[in-house]
Amino acid sequence: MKIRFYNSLTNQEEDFVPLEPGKVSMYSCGPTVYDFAHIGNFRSFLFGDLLRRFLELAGNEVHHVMNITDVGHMVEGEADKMMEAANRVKANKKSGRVPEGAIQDPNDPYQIAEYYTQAFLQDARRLGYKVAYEYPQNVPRATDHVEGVDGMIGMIQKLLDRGHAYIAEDGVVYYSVESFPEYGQLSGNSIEKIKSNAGGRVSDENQSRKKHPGDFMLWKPDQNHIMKWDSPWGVGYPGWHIECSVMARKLLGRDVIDIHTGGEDLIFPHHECEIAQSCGTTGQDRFARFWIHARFLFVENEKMSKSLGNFYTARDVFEGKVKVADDKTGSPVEMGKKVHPAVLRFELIKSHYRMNMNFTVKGLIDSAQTIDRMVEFRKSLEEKTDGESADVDLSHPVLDAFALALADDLNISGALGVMLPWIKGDHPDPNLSLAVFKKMNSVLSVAPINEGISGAAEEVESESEAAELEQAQQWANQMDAARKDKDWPTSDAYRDKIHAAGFEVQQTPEGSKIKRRLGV
RNA sequence: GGCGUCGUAGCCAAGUGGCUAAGGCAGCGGAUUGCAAAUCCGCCAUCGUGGGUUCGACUCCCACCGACGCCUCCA
Repeated sequence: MKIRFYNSLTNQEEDFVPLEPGKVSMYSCGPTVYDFAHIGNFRSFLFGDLLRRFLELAGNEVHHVMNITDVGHMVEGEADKMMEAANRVKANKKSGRVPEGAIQDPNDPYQIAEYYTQAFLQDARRLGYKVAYEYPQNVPRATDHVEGVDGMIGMIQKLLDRGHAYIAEDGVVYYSVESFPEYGQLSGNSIEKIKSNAGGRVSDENQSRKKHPGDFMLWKPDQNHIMKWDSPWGVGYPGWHIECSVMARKLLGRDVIDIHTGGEDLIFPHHECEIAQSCGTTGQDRFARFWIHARFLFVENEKMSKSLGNFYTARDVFEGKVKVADDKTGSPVEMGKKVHPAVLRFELIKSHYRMNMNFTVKGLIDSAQTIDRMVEFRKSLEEKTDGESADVDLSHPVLDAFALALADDLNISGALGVMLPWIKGDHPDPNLSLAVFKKMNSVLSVAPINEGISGAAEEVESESEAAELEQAQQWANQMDAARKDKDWPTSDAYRDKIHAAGFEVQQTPEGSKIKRRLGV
């Protein structure tokens, strides 16, 4: 199968063939753990997951690594991220958003990072993000890779030795972009253009110490920083970009990796700097052979931002905190209905990664509908087959068409255009159909959400959820009794109750059946 | 200003130099139903604008309009 991806490095689609046949090395930029991850983060992460799962479907063994950025980096004119988080945690503890006792000491950045790391992993796992199940071996934390010759300090030293870095008069270690003529290739910049400092966000005072305005920090000596390590250049902390160069090389075990993913905003400066550092260290002309970037997510056609009130974390969505216009007043109110993780996952992966996706309540409703259909389909096949599926490979025409669509720059719409009508069609051989469905679901991972993840816990209903189900089923039984007596008003009353409790009721020859709504 | 991505029905969205422009949602009509839900059947677009190339373009080229991103916080 010919696989093609759009490579940001060359701005064109290219044939993808891993360096080592059948084995793909892939690195994704992960979250900075100073707050709960939002749906925009997950759009980018889940795109990486989809990519990885597709490559696996295509017969590759994928070594996927994603970092956790738990170092607070100073931003000029702004508070350090971890400091910011500390202040927020203190406020949130009062409001109950961060549970009492979750973080003993909000002034300890390691505790804050740990808390948000665990929260992230939990969200990611609920969303079927495969690499999150491989923590910690494939999900390294930046703070674990600062020291040592194969750590950030080692790489910075190597860059100094090789003449790609220098120590400025204020003791800060900078990367010298002029030592790396390819700097700017990824983002379409050139060292000349960067010199003009078009963005104008960096103060003159800071610029004056650098040899070139584009030079970026590798190590900053700072005794007062909230997180600090000893180094040959004094006690301080590393620059933001160096961690990815180090961890990609260290964990993937190679100087040139196949794929590097991230959000489009990371192209410049983050990924540009990673390339400069990695190539500067290894002497190779490439760091990642393919750079694949996901576009931004919008919410109801607007950029997601806290000030617009449309900023949602994954858990906000799970908990039904997405806002909808109130029927009467038109002002935004929380929709109040829980959203199943599979629905959110599907919503975030169902549009092409290189298109801006627009997150909407209507989209969630659509997704819930689609997932529901898939779940029902699978259930009916499993009932017919006792869960026994046949063996199937990509030579099956439906799977072939499905995979072929994805092989074309991850054309998910095309793939769904194969899958959904197929589900609707006839299935004379349920064992075979089940096998086909499972293969498709190993990529989509929505019905159920943990397809192909060994050791992933089955979704367990909590006690209160089980009680709700029990209650709803009792109403359904009473509904049946009323229907038997043709007592329609009573029957309808029970149906309303069932709906209000978040369930669907279906009339079947064996009586009314209860099904939990997926949400929305 | 520079570098990119994109513009297909009410919404999401695939695709092709020429047969009927996928698929999903919503909507409409029908079957079914006590009424609904679910299900099933059917209906529902000429592809941002203006030029050009061509026997023929929505698909190729040019211009314009519009949306969005990046140009040292950001997935």
